[in-house]
Amino acid sequence: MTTKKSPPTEFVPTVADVAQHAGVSTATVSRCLNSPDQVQKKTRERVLAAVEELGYSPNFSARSLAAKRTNTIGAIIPTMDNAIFARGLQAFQEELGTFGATLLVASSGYHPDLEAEQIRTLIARGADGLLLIGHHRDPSVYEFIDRRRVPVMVSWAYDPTQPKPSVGFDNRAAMQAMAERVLEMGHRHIAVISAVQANNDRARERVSGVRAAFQSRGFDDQGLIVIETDYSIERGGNAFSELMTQTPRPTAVICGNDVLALGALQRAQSMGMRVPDDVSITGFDDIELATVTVPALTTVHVPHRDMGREAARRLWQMVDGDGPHDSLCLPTEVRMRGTLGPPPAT
Amino acid sequence: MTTKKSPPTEFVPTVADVAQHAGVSTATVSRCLNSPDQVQKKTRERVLAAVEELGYSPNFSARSLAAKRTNTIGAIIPTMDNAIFARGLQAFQEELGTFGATLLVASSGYHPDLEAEQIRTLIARGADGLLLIGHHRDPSVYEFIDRRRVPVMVSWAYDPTQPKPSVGFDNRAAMQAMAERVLEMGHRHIAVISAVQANNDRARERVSGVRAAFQSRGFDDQGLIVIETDYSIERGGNAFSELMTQTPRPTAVICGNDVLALGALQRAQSMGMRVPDDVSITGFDDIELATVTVPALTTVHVPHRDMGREAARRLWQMVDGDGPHDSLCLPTEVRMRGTLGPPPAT
DNA sequence: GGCAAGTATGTAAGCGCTTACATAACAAAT
DNA sequence: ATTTGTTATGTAAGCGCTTACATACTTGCC
Repeated sequence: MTTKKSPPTEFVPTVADVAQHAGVSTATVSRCLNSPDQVQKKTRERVLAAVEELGYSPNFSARSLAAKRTNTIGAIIPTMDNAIFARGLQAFQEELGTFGATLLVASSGYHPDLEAEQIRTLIARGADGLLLIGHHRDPSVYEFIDRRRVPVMVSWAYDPTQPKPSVGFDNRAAMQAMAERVLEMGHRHIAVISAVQANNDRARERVSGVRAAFQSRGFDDQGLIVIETDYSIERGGNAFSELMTQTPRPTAVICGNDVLALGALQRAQSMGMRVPDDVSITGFDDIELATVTVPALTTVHVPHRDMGREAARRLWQMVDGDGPHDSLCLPTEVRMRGTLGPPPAT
Repeated sequence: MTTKKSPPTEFVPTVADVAQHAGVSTATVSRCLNSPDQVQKKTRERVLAAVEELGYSPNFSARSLAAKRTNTIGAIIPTMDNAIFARGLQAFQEELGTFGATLLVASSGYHPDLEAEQIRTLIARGADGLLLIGHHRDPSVYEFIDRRRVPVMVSWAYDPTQPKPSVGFDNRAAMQAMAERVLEMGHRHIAVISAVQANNDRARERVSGVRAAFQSRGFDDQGLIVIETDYSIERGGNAFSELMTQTPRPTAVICGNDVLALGALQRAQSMGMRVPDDVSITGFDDIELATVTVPALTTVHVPHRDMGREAARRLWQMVDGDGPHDSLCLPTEVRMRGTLGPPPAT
C-alpha cells in the first residue's frame, strides 16, 4: 500500500534561482560549478552556500545539451550473465569515476546486430566515448562511429594492426602458452570447447593459439577436436559429454573460458570421472570461481583490473582531446592449479 | 597504433534538417517520431524517408530537456560482483525495453551513503523512476525523492506497511521455511552466516526468520550463533572456519545467500568435511551456481525473473501517471538438493 | 452555400544550461 | 592622469527538441 503522505511542494531549483539567491549572474553560478578557479573565492563561497541551501543540482539534460558533452562513457559487453567482464568493468568504472565520468553499460548477448543497435543508442544518448569488446565488427558500424567522431577503445583483445586502439592481451599467445603446458604434460588427444567463433575474434584467436602450440611443439593439429558452443555452465557440460563419446577419447579438454571449464569440470565429476586423473580440464580468464572449485581450476590469468583501469585512462584522454593513442598489451599468465595433470597411464 | 584514416565529414542532422528535407515543419517531424497517428500517412512516410536518408536520430539531451522526461529508469543494486541480482535485473531490463524505456544501473557496494549519492545522481540525470533494493534507508533520502516526485519501486523485499510499494518476497517467511526444514532433519546445533544486518532489512528479516522457526518448532533460539560478514565466497569460507571451532560444533550452517553458502561448502570440503554427512549447509537465492556444485546446494528459490518483470511493469505504470500501486508478494520455495541431510549420528 | 466541428500542419516559446563576447574593475606602468 | 593589461563578472545567444496555441483545410449537415 502506498501511503501518499502529502509530499513537500515540488520545487526544483535552477541556476537562475541560485544566481538570484547569491546575487550573481547565472554565468557565475555555472562557472562556480564547472571551473571554480575562474571565480573569486568570496563570490564562489556565496554561490556554493546558495547551492547548498536550495539543494540545487544541475539538470543533466540541459547541461549536456549546452555543453555538447555528457561526461558519460558507454560500454557494450557481450554479457552480464557471468562474471567474465565484471571485474574489469568494475575497475573501468572506478577509474572513470576519478575523472568525474559515469559509465553506461549495455550488453549485446554476443549478437552483432544488437551490439550495433546498442552502439547507436549510446551515441544518441550522447556518450562521449565507447568501450567495445574485441575488434571484430561490421565496417558500417565503425563508419557510423567515426562520422560522429566518438572515440572508441577496444578491450579484452589486443591487435595493433586494427584501426581502433586497444588495451588488452594477446588471446592467441595466452592460449598458446596454456596449450603448450598441456602438451608438455604428455597429452596427445586434446579437445577444445570454444565459444562460437563467428563474430568473435577473441574466440578465434584462442583456438588459433592452441593450433600454434601444436605447431611449435612439432605436432600435427589435424586431430584437434573443436566444439563451439554458447558460454554457459550447462553448455560447457554438454560439450564435455559429447567429447567423452569420441574415440580416441580426449585426455585433456581446453576450454575457451572459465565458465565453460566449470561446466566441463562439474560434468566430469557427475560422470564419475576424476579430474585430473582421468581427464584434464583448463579454463581461461581466472574468475573468482576458478579458485573455489575442487580441484581448483588451472586457467589463464588475465589482469582484468589493470586492463579496465588502463582502458579508462586512455579512453578518457582521447575524449579530452589528446591525440590518438597506442595500443597496450598486458601480460597474461598460466595459473597451474588442480585440474591439469598428466594423461592417464592407460 | 591508431590509423586516423580521414573520417567522413561530421554532419549530425537535426530535426530542422529532416523537416527541410521532407518539406514540413519541425513540429511535424517531432510528431512523426513521438505520436505517429497524429500525422497523416502520406506526410509521415515522407518524413520517415527523410529520417532514413539522413540517418537522423534524435538528440537525447535535447529531447529530455524539452519533454521533461527521459524514458529512463534508474536502478541501484548493492553489488554487481556476484550473480545475486543479475537475473532479476536482466528481466527488469527486458520488460522495460518493451515500454521503450532504458535502464541505468548503479551499484552501492552495500553502502548507504554511496547509495544516497547514486540516487541523487540518477535523479539529476533525469531518471523517470527508481528501482531500489529493500526498504531500509534514511528518511532524508525518501524526502529528497518525494520532493522530486520520482516514483520508486522497492524490490527483493516485501513489506506492505512501508511507504513505498514493493514487488518482492517475504524474506522472513522464506528463511523460516528453510530453517524449519533444517530443524525437522533433527539438527539442534545450528549456526547462521548472515550479511551485515545494519542497513540491510533483508538480512535482518532472514535472521529473524530462523529465530521464528525455532519458536514455531518449540525450541529456544538462545544458542543460535549468528556471524555477520560481507557477501563473498571467501568471507563465507572464513565464517565457516570460525564456526567449526565452536563447541558444540554446529551440525548445520544456514547461510544468508548462495555466495556465502558456496564459500562455506568449498571450505568444508577443503577442510576434509563431507557435506551433508558431517555438516549441512543451506543457501538462499538459487543462483545458477547452486545447481552446479557437488553436491548441489539446498537453497531457497526466489522467482527472480518474475520479480524483475513485475517490478518493471508496475514501476512503469507509476511513471506513466497511474495512481499508487499495491505491493506484490511472490512465493519462494525451499529447493531440497544435496547439502542438507540429517546431523551426524555422533 | 454557409457554418460547426473536426483534423492536419505550422509558428514560436521555451526547457535549464554553457560560453563567446562585452563590460567593469582594478593594478601596474607610463 | 592616462593608458594598458589582467582578471572577475555580466549579457545574451544558442544547444535540439517538444508542445501549446494558432491557422488552414476538410468534411458533414442544415
